[in-house]
Amino acid sequence: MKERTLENTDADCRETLIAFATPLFAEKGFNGVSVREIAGYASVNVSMISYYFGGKEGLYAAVLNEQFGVLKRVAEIRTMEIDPLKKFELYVRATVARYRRNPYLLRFYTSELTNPTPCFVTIVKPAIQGVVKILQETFADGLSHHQFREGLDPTDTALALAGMINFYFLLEPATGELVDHSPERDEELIQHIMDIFTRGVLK
Amino acid sequence: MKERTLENTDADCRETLIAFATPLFAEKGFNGVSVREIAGYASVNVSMISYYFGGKEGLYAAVLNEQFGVLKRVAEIRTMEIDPLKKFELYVRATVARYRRNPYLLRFYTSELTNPTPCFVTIVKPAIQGVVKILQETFADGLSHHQFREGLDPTDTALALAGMINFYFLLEPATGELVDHSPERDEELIQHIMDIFTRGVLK
DNA sequence: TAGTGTTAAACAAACGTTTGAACAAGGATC
DNA sequence: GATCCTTGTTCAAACGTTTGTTTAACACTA
Repeated sequence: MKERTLENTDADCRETLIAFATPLFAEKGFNGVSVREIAGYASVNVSMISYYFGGKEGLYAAVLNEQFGVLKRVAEIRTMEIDPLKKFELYVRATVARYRRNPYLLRFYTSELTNPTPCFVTIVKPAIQGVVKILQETFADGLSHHQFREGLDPTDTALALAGMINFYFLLEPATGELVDHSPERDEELIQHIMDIFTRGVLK
Repeated sequence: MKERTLENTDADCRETLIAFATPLFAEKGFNGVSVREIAGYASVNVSMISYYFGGKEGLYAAVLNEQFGVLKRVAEIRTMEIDPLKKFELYVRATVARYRRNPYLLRFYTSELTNPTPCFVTIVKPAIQGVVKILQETFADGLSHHQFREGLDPTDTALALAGMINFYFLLEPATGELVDHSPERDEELIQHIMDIFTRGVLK
């Protein structure tokens, strides 16, 4: 039996594998990494992957589950009793914070969108649809209160807002030298996007 | 020597390989497809890939070169003598048309952004930077003519517009049931995005 | 004959997974 | 307290496939 100190100093094999597999899967994609590479970085025997996760796909699924778990918190916006516009701002702020806190999430996000694995249907797609539905709903709410201009489609508008903020982070590898992507500028970016969006949709 | 009819009915090995490799690379990623799979679909011997392209990477580079070649035409907007806002609309329309005409471009686009191959630096990054620069420049032009509100950062605004239109297509695999992505709705989408953007940036 | 295109077969290397032995710890039995 | 057995964990080694690439022979044209 493995001992478990209070500080959790013992290298818990399961969690070590997830920790080392995450950046590797994120940067090279599922097929770009070998189980030996992961095990090597984690200083763990290769067979541990099959032992704990039933195989490479199982480890990948575990990584993705951990990554997309944070997206469920977007649902908290739904129940809040605040202005729809404030909800959108909250979403934008939460998105920025999410990407800063977890630099690999967006990679899994887009990697699964473009080259889906079996995990796409079970993990990624439901997570994305959840977010889109909330944004749609929020805009429809504002529309019914005559807060936004009529004629605007809730879906198009929701995707437009999500696109502005997500695309900024997605393009970072290509525009790193052209654009200042430092976290210090995040606040400016958020206000910028909310500024354009607000003027764009308000009555 | 291979014979070459006027109708080009003979299966030109080089172009056949590119034609069959394109959807495969796009849907599964560089590491998700094997050379045997490509050769099988193309009904061509495996060794032809090394013979014509020097290897798998060479074939992939040829595919990417063909795909990203169309992005160079964005530069045509630069020289036009029209309103900056009209230039933005032209960019949005051209982008939609580009994705409709070539359903694989966006996949290579984002696949290279998230899991870059050696082609990213040589092909993808320059192409993306070229587009971003033109959008930046266009907005700065409008700013200097006091057409747009002051205080708006040209880069953030350019990326915001690009994000709105690109993200819509990127999310299609996940929101297919939630959103109508049919080409018939393209015109509505374009006007929608331009509507939000125009009101968002205009003085 | 020389040169180009195409083929099936073979190449070493890497792939994900499985194996069986070894090990350490906890509880039960004497 | 010493012994045994069970259970969970780890290991090096080997498994059979598949990987990308190369080879040598062949067909055809100029």
